[in-house]
Amino acid sequence: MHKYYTITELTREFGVSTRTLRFYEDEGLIHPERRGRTRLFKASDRHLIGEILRGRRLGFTIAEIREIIDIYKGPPGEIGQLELMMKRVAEKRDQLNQKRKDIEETLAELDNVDEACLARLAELRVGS
Amino acid sequence: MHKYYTITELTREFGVSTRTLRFYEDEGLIHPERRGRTRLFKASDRHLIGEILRGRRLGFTIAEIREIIDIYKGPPGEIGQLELMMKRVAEKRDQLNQKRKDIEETLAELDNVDEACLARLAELRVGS
DNA sequence: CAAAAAATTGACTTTTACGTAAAAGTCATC
DNA sequence: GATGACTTTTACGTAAAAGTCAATTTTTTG
Repeated sequence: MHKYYTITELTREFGVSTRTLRFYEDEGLIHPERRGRTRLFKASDRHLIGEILRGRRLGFTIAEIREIIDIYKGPPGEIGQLELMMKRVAEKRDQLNQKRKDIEETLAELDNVDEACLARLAELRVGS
Repeated sequence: MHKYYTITELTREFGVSTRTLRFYEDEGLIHPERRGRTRLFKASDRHLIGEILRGRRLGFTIAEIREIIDIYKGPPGEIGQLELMMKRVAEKRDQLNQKRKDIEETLAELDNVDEACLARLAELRVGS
């Protein structure tokens, strides 16, 4: 039930260094438990690391990733806070939609390049 | 026909500094013409800057952006080169598909947060 | 054509996101 | 109790991607 992960288990799983995970802790993104000085990572920590690295792949900065994590932490109780949070969600959604659009456009251009390559190859094989 | 853009026109349009555009030139990503020492940007330069910044938004490094730009430069003549290029296109496509997946997942989670907020708001308004 | 506005280069600085090295503690196992 | 694998903290280092500043041109315009 209470399976803990060691830091190196997680570095191997995610392909990052121990320095990276300690850095994320310094930055307050994760809060592994301690037994003495040794860090003990739970399933929830592991899951959070996955989300951090997902944000990293998308080119978000640590500060932006922190914002996203704060959002995940669940809705607050007060109306004003709830409205603020929904505004922040909307902002992140906009950013992500922009990125998605960027991706679609880039993929479309790569498709063109690919086709051009194939066409040129066909020409060459027939013997131009 | 031969409308040139000045550097500041482009910085305003794209929301970047002159230093950034000069940096991209130093890095060999763009090659604006010169009249004396002054840079003259053509429509094609402007278009290229758009692609560079698109790559930047996606979290690609300058080196990766350079790779993509090189790809856009059109297919080479030789068969070996063509096959190499298609391999590179496939790699970039994989990266972009991963990013797209990351985006979908993050958007889905934001949707959940949003719903939770709405639900909580409804509760509060009814008077919990 | 003189003054103001814009552009240039070069050097130095900053921020982000870790890398790396030193020096020592922890723990299982032989 | 020695070995070896793993972990810790502290602290300095670094690469990427610009930002900032100063000292000139260059261009524009009144």
